[in-house]
Amino acid sequence: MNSEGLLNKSLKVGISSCTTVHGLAGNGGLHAGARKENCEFVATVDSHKLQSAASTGRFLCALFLDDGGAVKEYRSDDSAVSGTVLTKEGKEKRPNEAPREDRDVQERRCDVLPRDTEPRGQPPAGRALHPCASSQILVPTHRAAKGHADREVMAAAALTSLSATNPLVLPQNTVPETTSKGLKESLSGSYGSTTSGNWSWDASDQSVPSTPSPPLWTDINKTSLLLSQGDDLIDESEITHFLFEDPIPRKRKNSMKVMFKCLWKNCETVLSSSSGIQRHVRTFHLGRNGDSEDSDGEEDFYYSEMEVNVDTLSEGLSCLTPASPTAPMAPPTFYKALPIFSCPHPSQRALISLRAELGCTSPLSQSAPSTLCQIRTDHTYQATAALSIPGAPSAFRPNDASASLSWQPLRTTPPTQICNFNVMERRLPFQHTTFAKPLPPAVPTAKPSTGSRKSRGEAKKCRKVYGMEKKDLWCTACRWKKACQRFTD
DNA sequence: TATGCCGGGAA
DNA sequence: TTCCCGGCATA
Repeated sequence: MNSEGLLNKSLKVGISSCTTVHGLAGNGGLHAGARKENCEFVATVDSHKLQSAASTGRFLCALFLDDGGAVKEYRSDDSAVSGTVLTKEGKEKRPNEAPREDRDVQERRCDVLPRDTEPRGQPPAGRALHPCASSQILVPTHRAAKGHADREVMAAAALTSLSATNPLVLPQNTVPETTSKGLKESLSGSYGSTTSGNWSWDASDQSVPSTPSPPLWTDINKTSLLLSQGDDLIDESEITHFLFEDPIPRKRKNSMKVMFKCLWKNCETVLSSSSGIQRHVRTFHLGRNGDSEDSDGEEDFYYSEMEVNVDTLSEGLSCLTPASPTAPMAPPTFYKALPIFSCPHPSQRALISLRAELGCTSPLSQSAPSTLCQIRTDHTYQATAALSIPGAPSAFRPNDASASLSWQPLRTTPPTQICNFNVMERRLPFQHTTFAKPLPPAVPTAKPSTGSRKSRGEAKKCRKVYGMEKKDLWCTACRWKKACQRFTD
């Protein structure tokens, strides 16, 4: 049956979830119909909201129609048929139904999220990737009437087809082997097994779209579960935006990315996720287990959040790349290593160290001349006289309220080439987010301009000095609406 | 609202 | 390369 046709209808879908369903309130696209012990609910999914629902719900299991026509439930950790099997009559069979006590234990286990500290390949035998995934979906017999069973099959097919349309975000190991062959083929090859710490794709793989789709399935599962733990693992504003379909805050092209810098002495590690930096602090500095179950929040004091201008940073990185003058400029590996800029992957804990990328301890501490910090614009209209600042920071000081500086790397680059590294840093109080409201502004303190645009200087410009009447007296830059080169700051 | 100026297009 | 301007950010 055509899946798109299915999507145009309002489907009643049986979805299992092992924990409280987040994001349902206010979502509008997913209406809980029945729910029992946080373990299952029946939802009505509007097709156009299905993706939104997928972003909030826990699609820990899906229903598939096997060869024999029976509906089977698969979980992300399901090898094949360990889940509930529904008969055509709507009754459920539990091949290995555990006693009620055991189920309670398993449900309680759902509160503990499995950390993906292990490689994301095939899980070891006997160990599921998601132990909290429901293996005992409770399907009330009264709703599984004969007529409804087919509709559930349709719903399951719709969900399956949706997942198939996002091959990038569906790891292989979440697909049961008995899933339809086409689905399997669509998934294979486009998502190789990766480790938890490195999220990247093969650039030669043509099947990977250049603009990754929003995360679904297990990514969303992880996201929701992580949030339910109150673990500040991801950019919550992104989640809020993603869940409520807020318009993306309009920014200029030079977008900022929040990075997390370890404040431990002599540690210059900069990671892209708070969870990563927390784990880094725990593991390397506090000497604790990398998992956060035993965390008391102490690691929050050892890292800070900072905003990194992605564009200018990438330029800086590309400048720092030891490329030969004849060789073509290599594309900035920053994007390759940090796909978060285009597709946030919250649970990946992208432990990307800029230090590793640069092959040095710190891009600023070693690349920036210690006594000459040139602050100047790269605009050709502006005066190019370098301004030498005595006492310029010899190393990146993360506790500075803000730092907007440029440096000229000591390498054989044309003198006009400026590596502009714009870093603004702010310390956020630890926040927990509810889905009811969008995030308030992170810090009401004076936030530096979020781009490479300079803040307005004190000096009067040609317009002010001469006025509109004497525009011919303006400098050419002012006449051209460029940065004034006569009255520089 | 005025100003500064970035980014981009046209010549 | 020069010139111009739309549009955004900021005061």
